[in-house]
Amino acid sequence: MSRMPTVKDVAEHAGVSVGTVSRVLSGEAAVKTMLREKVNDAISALGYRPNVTARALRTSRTDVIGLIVPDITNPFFAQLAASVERAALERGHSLMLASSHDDRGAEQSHVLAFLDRSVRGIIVVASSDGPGLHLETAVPVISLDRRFGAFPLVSTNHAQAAALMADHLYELGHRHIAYIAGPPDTEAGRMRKEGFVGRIDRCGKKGEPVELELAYGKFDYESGERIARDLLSRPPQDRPTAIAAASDQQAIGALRAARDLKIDVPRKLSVTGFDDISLANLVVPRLTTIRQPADTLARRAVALLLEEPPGKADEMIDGSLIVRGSSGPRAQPKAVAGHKN
Amino acid sequence: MSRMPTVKDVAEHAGVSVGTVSRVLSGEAAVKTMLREKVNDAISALGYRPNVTARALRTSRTDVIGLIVPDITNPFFAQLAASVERAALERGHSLMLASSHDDRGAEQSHVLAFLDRSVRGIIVVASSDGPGLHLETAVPVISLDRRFGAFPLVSTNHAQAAALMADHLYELGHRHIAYIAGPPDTEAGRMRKEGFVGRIDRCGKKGEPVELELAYGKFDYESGERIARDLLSRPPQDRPTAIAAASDQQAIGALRAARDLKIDVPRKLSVTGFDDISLANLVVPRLTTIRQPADTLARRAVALLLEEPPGKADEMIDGSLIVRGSSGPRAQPKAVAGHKN
DNA sequence: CTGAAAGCGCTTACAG
DNA sequence: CTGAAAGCGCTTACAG
Repeated sequence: MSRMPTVKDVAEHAGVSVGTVSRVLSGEAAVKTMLREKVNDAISALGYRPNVTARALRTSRTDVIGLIVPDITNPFFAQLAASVERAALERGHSLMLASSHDDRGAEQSHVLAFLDRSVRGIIVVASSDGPGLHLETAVPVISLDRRFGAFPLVSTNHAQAAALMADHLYELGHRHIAYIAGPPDTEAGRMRKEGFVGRIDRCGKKGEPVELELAYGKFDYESGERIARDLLSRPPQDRPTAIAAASDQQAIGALRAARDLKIDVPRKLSVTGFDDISLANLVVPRLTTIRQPADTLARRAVALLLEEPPGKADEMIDGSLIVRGSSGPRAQPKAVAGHKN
Repeated sequence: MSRMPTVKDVAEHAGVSVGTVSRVLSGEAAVKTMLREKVNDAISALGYRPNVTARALRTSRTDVIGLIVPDITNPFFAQLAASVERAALERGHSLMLASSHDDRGAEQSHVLAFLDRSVRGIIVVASSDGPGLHLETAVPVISLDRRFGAFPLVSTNHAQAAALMADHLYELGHRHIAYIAGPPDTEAGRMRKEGFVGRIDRCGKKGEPVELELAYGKFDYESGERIARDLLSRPPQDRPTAIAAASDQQAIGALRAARDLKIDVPRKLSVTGFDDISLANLVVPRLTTIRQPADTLARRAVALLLEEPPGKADEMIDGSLIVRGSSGPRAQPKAVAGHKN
């Protein structure tokens, strides 16, 4: 026959009812060995593949996981998407991808579109936080990396990870540090900043005082470059000796600004990032950063989604410090102007 | 009611039959204005959204486009994926994404999985070419960027674009050039190489002779870095004065090798890429490269897929030369050893 | 343990 | 132009 074989064809070929075929397919219900074998033989003889659409209509459930990211061309989100796809595949699910372009409206309409398709669950890396839609839905939703609405969040422990970097810089002797923060309307931006600032404050109180400057930008290259350029355009004695950025992209932008201004990294200036995108290991000098465990994050997000009932509690996963060439000891001691926050 | 409203609910609310509701929904068939309005009122009153799964089962057609890329963390593929998603969205379709990890088996099983889901069409950026499965399928398949099986290909005119770069380098006075090619088992790798080599040969015959060296690698950073390091480890007079790479990633790797070896780009060495990923404009120095028109490629691929009947002919779209800081005039004339291919 | 049958929510010939 | 009805390919109570 030229059309695709159906359960009915399999049933006829095996001499059983379609119900039995379905039960064999599901693997759940008990079917006598002999019938089971007949059915399996028929399945391979006919090259039968279940029609997932029919199954979905009947059960209102699919094996598709919807993923919404702000921008797939952002290397960290691309990595996250790759990890989510792998994690989904491992558990027999496929991935439907949508980009919100940092637009709340697009985000919401993608959620609705996924719901229309009876996806098994939705993972969203939110564009920015805020009221967040309070859709109560039969379909589980998990926030990944950046909180979406009120849904449970799987993320790196941004504060803990950022504190690691603060310690690193303090230990290297830096006492005038600039922190390039991410957008304050993102939880990740806020947590990283608080983790970093909090730890520097603590270091400053227990040890030598630290002058800390704060600037806010987006998570992108341009923000990092622009802010670093401002910071570094001052006379050398007024410049920070270290710039810690809230993302690798910002840090790479900062690296470029330093390069343009002929400021030697790491001898005159340390620059650090956050994420450990693959590029971090390829820029010159290689970037000291915080590694976000993308695979683990993705796997946990998928696991929470698929649990019965779906996970409800946030999960924080520790990040780790990766020391490379862009951070080093402060060149020479300088007078410290005092502690500013 | 708490369950989702169906056509039946809409029909009752509007006092018509479900067939009429369906006809209004499809917009195709002629329905008298009065009934149409009643139906539309009922739709908004109930907040009705069509069940796409039921529709798919009935018509064995969905509005999902399947996209398979070798690796979503490759910046060029990420850009392509973003463009495909946008193009799909513009035409009312969603995107299902899968990564093949450059594995033919995975690629094939993703195709099958998409087919199982009755996708509207499949776009594949092939892992590498070869026999290619000859599935005849009701579902249209289009190759994007790299040919998949025997399916129509939408791609940059790799040869034309690479020739642009050959001209650029020749005009800058380079007479000893190394070309880092992509994998010869990819059409893109071969076409770019042939376009470049062919044009250099032509320049060499019509003008001054050019010594051209060829090396093959993958399209990734590591290949570029490794090959460039080999090339540049020779005594200065034996080194090429320009390295043209088959991808931006390779070129960025080459940039790093040059930096490590303290070879000034572009004063002592020109380095060029291919793709114009966003990173190309952020490395130091900014990369001279070929821009692949990702948006246009994506839009054409989606258009071919959605045509009735689906497009059957390959489409080549011209790339363009983007001159930035990594290429410059050859520093000083040197003896030319002759022309080698 | 197995079969017969209902039904998921649509679309679309078929009549009228 | 509109309605009644069949049917897409499954799954799952319901009987037995």
